[in-house]
Amino acid sequence: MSAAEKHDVFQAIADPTRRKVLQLLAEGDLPISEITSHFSMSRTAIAKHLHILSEAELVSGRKVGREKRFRLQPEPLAELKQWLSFYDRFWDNKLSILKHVIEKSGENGLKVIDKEKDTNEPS
Amino acid sequence: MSAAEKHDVFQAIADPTRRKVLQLLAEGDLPISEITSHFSMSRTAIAKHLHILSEAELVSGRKVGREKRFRLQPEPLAELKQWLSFYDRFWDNKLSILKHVIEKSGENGLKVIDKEKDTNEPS
DNA sequence: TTGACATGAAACCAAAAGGTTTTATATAAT
DNA sequence: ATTATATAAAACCTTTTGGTTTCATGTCAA
Repeated sequence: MSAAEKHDVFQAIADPTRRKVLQLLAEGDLPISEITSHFSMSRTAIAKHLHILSEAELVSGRKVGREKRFRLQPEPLAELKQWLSFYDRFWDNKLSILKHVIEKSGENGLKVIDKEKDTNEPS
Repeated sequence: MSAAEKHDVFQAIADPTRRKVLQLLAEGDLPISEITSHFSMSRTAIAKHLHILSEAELVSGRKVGREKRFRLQPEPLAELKQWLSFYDRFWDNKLSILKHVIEKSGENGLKVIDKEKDTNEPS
């Protein structure tokens, strides 16, 4: 892991596993082991991802009994949103945006229709 | 660099150098050497960053004479925007957003006021 | 009190990231 | 024709990333 420097939001969301963790926590607080059960990697690996997310302040964990429950903290995404807004004026038309959104959705086969069984990233 | 897998938008913008390159190109098309002049690293390093940005389709380069001019292609940011929009509903109030935006601006000393001399990221 | 559970922490590892230097090639200018 | 410019590509290096395994610790339950 990184020596002294804390991870920022941009780095934190760069990893697909971490994005999926965020998505999981969006549905409610969860302890590490339960988060881990949604992945095919070790609990230790997930714990490290949570640490990185925690450095970026995208999640917070509080100890509750013998488990540590993590909670989504979306506020730092504001920085990302602001960064993005700078580039808004470089779209000459709305169609090019829509085009890319649709193309990316297509790669997932538009699976987001069934929300109950959806384990993918937020569309 | 990565072997076969192409870099996606999330990875592409994770690096601060690449974000600064995007910002530069927002002001207009530039050849590699001119982009390089804004950094304290080798032209080769910048070329690699441009390659990653190119994989993410955030920039495109066309050869013109002996130079290769790069252009900003903001469309893939739509995916990021869409991803972000999923988390909109997790802010219970607008103040928490504003708080974080202000705090992050503060870290740069609110330098974005003078737009001409601004060499920082789009705040 | 004795396990079982949930986590923490350390040591280790392979691969990727982010740089460098060197060498080669195409184009422009004199 | 020669030289300077702009890039490309390869080899190499160090640090970071993303994972593992192992061992230690705290807490709940029987």
